[in-house]
Amino acid sequence: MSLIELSEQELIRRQALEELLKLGINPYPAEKYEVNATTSEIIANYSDEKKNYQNVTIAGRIMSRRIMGTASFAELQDEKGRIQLYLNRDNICTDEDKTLYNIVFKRLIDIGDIVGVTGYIFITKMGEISVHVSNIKMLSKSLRPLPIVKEKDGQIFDAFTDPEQRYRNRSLDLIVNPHVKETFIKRTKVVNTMRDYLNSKSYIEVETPILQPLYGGAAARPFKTHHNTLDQTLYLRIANELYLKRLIIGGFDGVYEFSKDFRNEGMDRFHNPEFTQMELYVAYKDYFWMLELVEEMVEKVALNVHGSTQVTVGENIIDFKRPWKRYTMYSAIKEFTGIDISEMNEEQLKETAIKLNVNVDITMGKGKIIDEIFGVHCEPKLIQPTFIMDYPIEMSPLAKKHRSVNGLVERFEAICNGKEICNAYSELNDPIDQRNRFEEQLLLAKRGDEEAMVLDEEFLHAMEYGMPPTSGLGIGIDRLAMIITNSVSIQDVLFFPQMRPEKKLTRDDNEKYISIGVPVQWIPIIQKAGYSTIEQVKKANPNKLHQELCGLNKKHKLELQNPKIEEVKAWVEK
RNA sequence: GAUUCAGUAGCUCAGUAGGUAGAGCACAUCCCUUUUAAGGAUGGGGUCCUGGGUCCGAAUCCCAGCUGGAUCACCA
Repeated sequence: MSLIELSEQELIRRQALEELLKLGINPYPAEKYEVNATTSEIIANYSDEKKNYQNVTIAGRIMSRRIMGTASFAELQDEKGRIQLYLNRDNICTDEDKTLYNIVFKRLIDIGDIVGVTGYIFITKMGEISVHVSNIKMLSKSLRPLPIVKEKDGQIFDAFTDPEQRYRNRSLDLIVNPHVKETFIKRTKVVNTMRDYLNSKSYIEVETPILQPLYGGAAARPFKTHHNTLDQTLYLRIANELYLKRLIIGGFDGVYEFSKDFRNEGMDRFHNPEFTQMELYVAYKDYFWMLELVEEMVEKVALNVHGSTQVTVGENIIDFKRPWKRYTMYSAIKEFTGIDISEMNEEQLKETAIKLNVNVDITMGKGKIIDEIFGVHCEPKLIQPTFIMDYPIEMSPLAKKHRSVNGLVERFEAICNGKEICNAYSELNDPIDQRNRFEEQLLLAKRGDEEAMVLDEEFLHAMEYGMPPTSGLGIGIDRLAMIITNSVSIQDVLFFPQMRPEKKLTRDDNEKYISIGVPVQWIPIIQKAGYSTIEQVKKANPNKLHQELCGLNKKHKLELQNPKIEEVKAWVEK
C-alpha cells in the first residue's frame, strides 16, 4: 500500500510505530503477557475496606484518554468490560527519565492500542474504581482510528450504527458495540444448552456430508458445485435428514447434528444463504413424544439464557413455560379464518384461497395451497409458542401417515413470534410408501414446483433393510437465537452474514503506466488524483493533470521533482 | 425481483431559491497532578458514492449506475 492512500490519522499512527521502534519498544511483542484479573471481576469485587486487588495485571484495548499534564486517565477494555486507568508520570517513571510517560504514553499510544498494565485498585475522588498504574506495556499497536462511541447513563453518543459497516467489519462492531458481543454469547448459550440437554439423554452428536450428490430432506433450491476428480455435480446440503435416518437404520437409537445448511434462495432479515439447524432423530418414538422434548428443551434454553421462561421480543413478552398451546393445522385455519377446509378438494381449496386473498398458481398442489393459507392467515398471528399439528400429506413426503385421519401426516411445527422455529415428524419408515411419495414429488416437479424433492435411491435402499419407528426434529438455530436475543434481523445473530462483495475500483498495473512513459514514483500519485486506469489518463486534460500532480506533490511533501508539462502531455497523447 | 429512503472529514450528523463545504467527537501543537459522554486554547483534515447531463457555475437540479436500509414477493 502506498502511503499516499492513507488518511492523516493513519499516517500519524504509522509514524508513532516508527518512533516506538526507535525507542527500542517492540509494538508487537512475541512473549506471553500473563494477566491475573479481568475488568468486570475487579469492578464486581473490589472493596475499599478490604483493599483487595492491590497487585493486578490486566490487558486490553485503550478506548479513551484524558491527559491532564503529569496525570492521565484512560479507559481499558478487555473481554469482560471496561475499567478506568490512572497514570501518573512519576509512578510510571520512577527515575529521571520521563520518556515512558511523556513520549510513549502521551504521544505514541493511541486509542485502539492493546496494552497491558500492572498496578493497584483504588477509588478516585469522583468515586470510580480505577487502576493506579505502575507499569504499562505495549502489546499491539493499532494503525486505524476507531469510531469513538461514548456513553452516559445509558445514553449513547455517536453510536457506530451503519448496518453495512457493522456487518462487513464485524471486528470493529464488536470492539465498539459491547451489546453485540452479548448477543453472540447468548447464541452460544442457546447451542450449549441444547447440546447439554441432548447429551444428558445419551444421544450421539454426529457429522454427515455437506457435499451431497443428491440434495434431500427439505423443499428448497440448492447450491450446485462440481468435483473435479470425480467429474461429478455435487450439491451443498439443504438438510441432513436423510443421512441421519440412515444412521438410525444402522442402529444408533438417538443421533443429532448441529449443521450448516445452504439454500439458494432470497435473502432478507429472516434468511441467509447459509444457516444453522439442529436435527435430532430418536428411534422407537413418535411425534407426541418429540413435541414434549421440544417444549422441555426450549424452556430450558430460555431459563439458561435469561433465568426466566419469559423473553422480551420487540413489543411482546414471549413465555416458553410448558405446556405450549396446540392446534391442528385445520383447527388453526378454522380459528383464524372461520373456514373449515378439512373436507375440501383441490378445486374448493383454490376457490377458498382466492376468497382469502391468498396467491395460488397452477404449480400448487393441495398441500401447498393449505400451507399458503396457513402462512398468510395464521402464522403471523402466533406470537406465543404454539404447536401446529397434523399437516396435509402432499407437503410432507418424509412424514408418516396419520394413525387415524386420512390425508394427513404426523407432523408438527412450533411457531413463535410469527415464525416457524421447528419442524418434526413421526418419520415415515415404510419403504414402499416412501417410494410412492417420492414419485408424487416427481409429478409436482413436472408441474413446475422448483422445490419438489428428488428421489433418493440410496436412502430408499437403506430403508428397505428396515428402519425402526422414529421421531425426527429440525430446529432453526438462527431463528431461535433471534427470539432469545431479541434481534430483529438474522444478520444480528450471524457473525459474518452474507453480503454482496464490495465493488473494487479497477486499477491498472504499474506496467501499463510505465508503457505510456509514467515514471514509477508518479504512479500512486496519478492514481490518488483519481486516474486509476491509463484509459482515464488518456482522456485527461494534460494541463489539469499536471497541476493536480504538482499540487499533490507539494501537499503531501513528497519532495519529488515535478514533471514538465510536456512530459505529462506525452503520457496523455501516447 | 418490485417499491421506497439514504450515501458529505476517521466516526455521528448539519448544510442547499444552484454561488468559497460546516459542527461535535477523534487527530496535531501548546498549557494543565484525580477527570467522568466533554480539562483549556489553537490548528490541520473532504473524489460531498460513481459516471453522464443541464448551467457562466452542481454536494444541491435531471438521468443512469453502485452499495446499503425499510416494506413486499419466494424461502427456514
